[in-house]
Amino acid sequence: MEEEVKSLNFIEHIIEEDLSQGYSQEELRFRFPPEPNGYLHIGHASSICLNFGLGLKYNAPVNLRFDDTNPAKEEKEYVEAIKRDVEWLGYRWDSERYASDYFQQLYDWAVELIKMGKAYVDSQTSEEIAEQKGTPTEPGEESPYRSRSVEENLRLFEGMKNGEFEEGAHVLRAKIDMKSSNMLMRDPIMYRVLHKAHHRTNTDWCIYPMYDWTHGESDYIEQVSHSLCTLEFLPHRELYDWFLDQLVSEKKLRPKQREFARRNLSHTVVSKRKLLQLVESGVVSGWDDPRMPTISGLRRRGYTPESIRNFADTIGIAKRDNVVDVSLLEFHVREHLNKIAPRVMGVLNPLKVVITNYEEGKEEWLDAENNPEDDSAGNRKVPFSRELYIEQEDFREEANRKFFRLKLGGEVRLKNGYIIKAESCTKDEDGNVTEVQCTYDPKSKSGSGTEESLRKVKGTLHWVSIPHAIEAEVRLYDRLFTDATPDGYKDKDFMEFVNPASLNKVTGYLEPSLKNAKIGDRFQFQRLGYFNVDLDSTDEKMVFNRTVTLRDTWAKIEQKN
RNA sequence: UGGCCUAUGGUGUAAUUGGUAACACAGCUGAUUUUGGUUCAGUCGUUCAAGGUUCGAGUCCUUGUAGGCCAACCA
Repeated sequence: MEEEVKSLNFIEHIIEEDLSQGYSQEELRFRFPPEPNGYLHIGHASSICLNFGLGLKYNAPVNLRFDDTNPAKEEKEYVEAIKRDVEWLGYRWDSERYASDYFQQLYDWAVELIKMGKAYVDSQTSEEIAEQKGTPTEPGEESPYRSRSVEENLRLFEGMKNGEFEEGAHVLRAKIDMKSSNMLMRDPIMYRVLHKAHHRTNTDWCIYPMYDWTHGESDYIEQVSHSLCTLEFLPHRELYDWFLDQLVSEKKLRPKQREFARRNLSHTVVSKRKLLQLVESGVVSGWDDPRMPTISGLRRRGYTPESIRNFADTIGIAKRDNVVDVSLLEFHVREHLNKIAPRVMGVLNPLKVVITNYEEGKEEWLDAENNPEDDSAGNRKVPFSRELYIEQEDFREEANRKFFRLKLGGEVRLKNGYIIKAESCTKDEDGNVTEVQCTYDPKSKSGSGTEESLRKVKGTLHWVSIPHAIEAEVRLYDRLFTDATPDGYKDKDFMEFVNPASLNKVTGYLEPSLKNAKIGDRFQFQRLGYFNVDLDSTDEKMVFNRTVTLRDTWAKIEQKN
């Protein structure tokens, strides 16, 4: 066996470097740290695959840590949704942690910082503080409260904790450098007063630590070796390190933050605000609408965890801006579904075909292969009768020889069935074909081994027997946005690019074997695409989603003309 | 007017750390095919620019250009 040499991404290079410079493999530990204020999306999937993938590669534990320091935005519902999504992707965390587990420790450390003269209580308004902060090009000025005594700071900070003050009355700030070229180092806020119940600590606390004061210290508590985040946190690294400098013990591992560029997917948006806007404006039906780039949306759409993991693996991780084309994601679902999805037949745009020389009232149950890609998939029976549906696009009265499908006087193979010939057709007053009359060759039955059955005809069509067909709602999805980068324009709102035709509900006529399909089951409707049973499906009315179409070279040929 | 990050085919990512620019997708040809699917074979096309160091530069240096990030009591 030839070993495939897998190249390393820059994060793995860093880890390999650390390993060769004295880190032991046992010290490696990672974490995935979502804030439970929304649903996970395809961008998070990349981060999840990165962190958990590293865990698998180095046999290192990975924590799932909820960054729950802002009770105004966070809810238990999101915690549950996030856990479900990470599990669905196929990963197991070593331990489930919450930044809120560390509130007491963080408070104690903050007191230490005050005692060291490295933190102070500021009693200005947020406007005043913002004013003094300066701009990226101008230095800030120091707060008049910056030189409060340790005793007063201690007393005020305790008062904050004990609920003696209104929101906004005081904040705790780190005393660093108001002239730093890094805005984050200009005496960043560590704590604010928030009289809000937290989804886990309830009303135990009325002061809450800020992200910067929480994240690195949480990494330190959990002894995370490599704390990976997106590039916009790069300026935070200096502060991350400064906070760690104040309390790291030499005997313990010191976490390091490293940053990678978030992955952008074309034809969609991923910011929580924009996703929420799509939900609230009714453009989509909810966070798990199959058109949404959320993990729950992709799951409902019929994507497999494997396909998402392979996608994440293929696009890799780097530091430059990027927009990954959705077609790559689609490639990965097709690749996986091609291997696992049973083939069935269903007609979405029906045109009636009558086999005039087929006995009325007769039915035959034909053998059909479940999956040519999987020898163990076996066979099933599909009913054949005198009256069938084929797709409207599969018949033309006349066409050139590039058109392999049914035309008057022409022959075509009905998949798993007989070779038929179109003899005539009837039309309505508008000239639309409403029925095609065909004859069949009784000796051409698929698999019968006769000379006639072995005849080569250019086209093969899927079909369904009208009296046996089951009706179902089929939801056909297109891209949610008509532009590759809907939120990439300064002068245009992303909502302007919403694709008005992103959802098309049709009635499908499906082979009867589908009657037993369960919610979530995935199929290939032959020649049409991959579909799964939607959770709106009931015993009375089945509902299918089209996950993705098949590759369609015919459509490309058509487009050129 | 500041600081920091990034620049490799249409897209995404590599390049044994200075030694033949490659992989996947997309595109295009063709073969196979009872799915215009799959599979197979082939093909197209790349180091932001200008200097410099070097036997040799995608990689190092300088300058420039372009894009991004940084002024929430958000994360």
